[in-house]
Amino acid sequence: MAVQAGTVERILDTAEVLFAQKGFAETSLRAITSKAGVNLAAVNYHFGSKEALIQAVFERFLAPFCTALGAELDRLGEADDTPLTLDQLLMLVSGIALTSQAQNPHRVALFFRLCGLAYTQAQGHLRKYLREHYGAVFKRFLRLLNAAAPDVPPMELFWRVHFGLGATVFAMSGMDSLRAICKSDFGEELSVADVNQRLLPFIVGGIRADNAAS
Amino acid sequence: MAVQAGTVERILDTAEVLFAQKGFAETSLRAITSKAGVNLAAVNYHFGSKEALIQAVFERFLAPFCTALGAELDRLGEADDTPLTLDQLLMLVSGIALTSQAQNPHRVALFFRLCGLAYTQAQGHLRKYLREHYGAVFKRFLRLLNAAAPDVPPMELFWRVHFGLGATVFAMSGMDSLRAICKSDFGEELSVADVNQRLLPFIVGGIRADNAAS
DNA sequence: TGGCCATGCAAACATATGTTTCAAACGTGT
DNA sequence: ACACGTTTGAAACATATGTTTGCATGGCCA
Repeated sequence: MAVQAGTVERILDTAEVLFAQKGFAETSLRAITSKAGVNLAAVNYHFGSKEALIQAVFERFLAPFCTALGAELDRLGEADDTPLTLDQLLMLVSGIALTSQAQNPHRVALFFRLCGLAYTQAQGHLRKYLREHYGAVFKRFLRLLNAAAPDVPPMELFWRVHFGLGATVFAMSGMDSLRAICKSDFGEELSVADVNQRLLPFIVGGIRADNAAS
Repeated sequence: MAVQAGTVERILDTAEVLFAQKGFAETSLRAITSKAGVNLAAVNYHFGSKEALIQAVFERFLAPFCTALGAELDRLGEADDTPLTLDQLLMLVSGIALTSQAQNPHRVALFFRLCGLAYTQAQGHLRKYLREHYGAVFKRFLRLLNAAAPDVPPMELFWRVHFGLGATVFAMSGMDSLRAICKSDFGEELSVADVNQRLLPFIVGGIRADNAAS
């Protein structure tokens, strides 16, 4: 958070933190504006409504991420001689998620936390918005995943990807408390990167699993 | 939902559905009472507050589940000749979750959905309540898991169990929207049981994964 | 029957929240 | 310096929500 930024940026900076901490409905505009040091009316003036604010928070995360991902997919699409492995694909998005928020790597955790909220909280408008704006890139990525795991049927893969997303979201949400428990139970203090390193094999193993289900 | 039940039951029946659908903060007491066909003041009269209502909803789910799980663990503790496999253990809780709500199997989805909300929504009082009342049973189950997956180092297992929990919670939380997407993208309408059948292999595969990642 | 207590009901209350209003302050180009 | 569009500020507004109150109702036991 820059010391002196424009009103819009200050609102967005504060809103994304509070939303991630408490959820959308639980975070009042007054909480945002007072913590951001701006006037209450500013958010309605600049964004129009609270719903629009929520969407703007997501757009600031997703726009750079998706353009970066799209560019990378383009690059890979041209040189389609060797399809990437699952590990490579997942590390790709992980890396892009990091680099697309280069200013502050910690925001990646917020990013995933907000993604989780987008699913779990009602917010029908949000899901519609996300689907309309960023559904294409996701589908494109899914197709690559499909090529990387040809043994897994497409629909099976669809679910497993979301299971993996859930594991990620949950890990990011409970990161702090989980790391504290880990330290008190095992005496090891893991970094966020350490947790991510453990997350990837889990997801890969889950996606790769023999599908005994019919 | 029984046609004619006492006021308390009607409130609980309606509240658990609405909470699972929209979240805690997003569900007003008026929405609950009007849909339940009871007076607004009834919830404060019978439960004391909205917070107490939320806890009562959880207790009605968790009390039978945890006593059943505890009894089963007791039974297994006596005959400890052959430790259960991972699949067996996970299916055990899955089965107990089902049978402990024998009256209506659909409630299991609600159960997990609510658990997800307990994590994602703020509700500090809820987490404290759950930890105090049902933390012991969970730890007991964790020890059994450790015996079932001796290849996986304890700390690795600790994280993977929580990754799996995250996948579960997330799947249940986003169940409806995910199933809708699945239907529109693949033309197949999955039941909740279908999703669970897909979830288990994913978790087992994730927990079992080779931790070769460097 | 008559008192009694748990329950049900409608209304009021206090508060929090999203939104709107309108005037003041600010910046910019002439 | 002046005028004009943009942004900020404090207050008001309308509404929704959790909670409380006071009284009516109904069953149960002496």
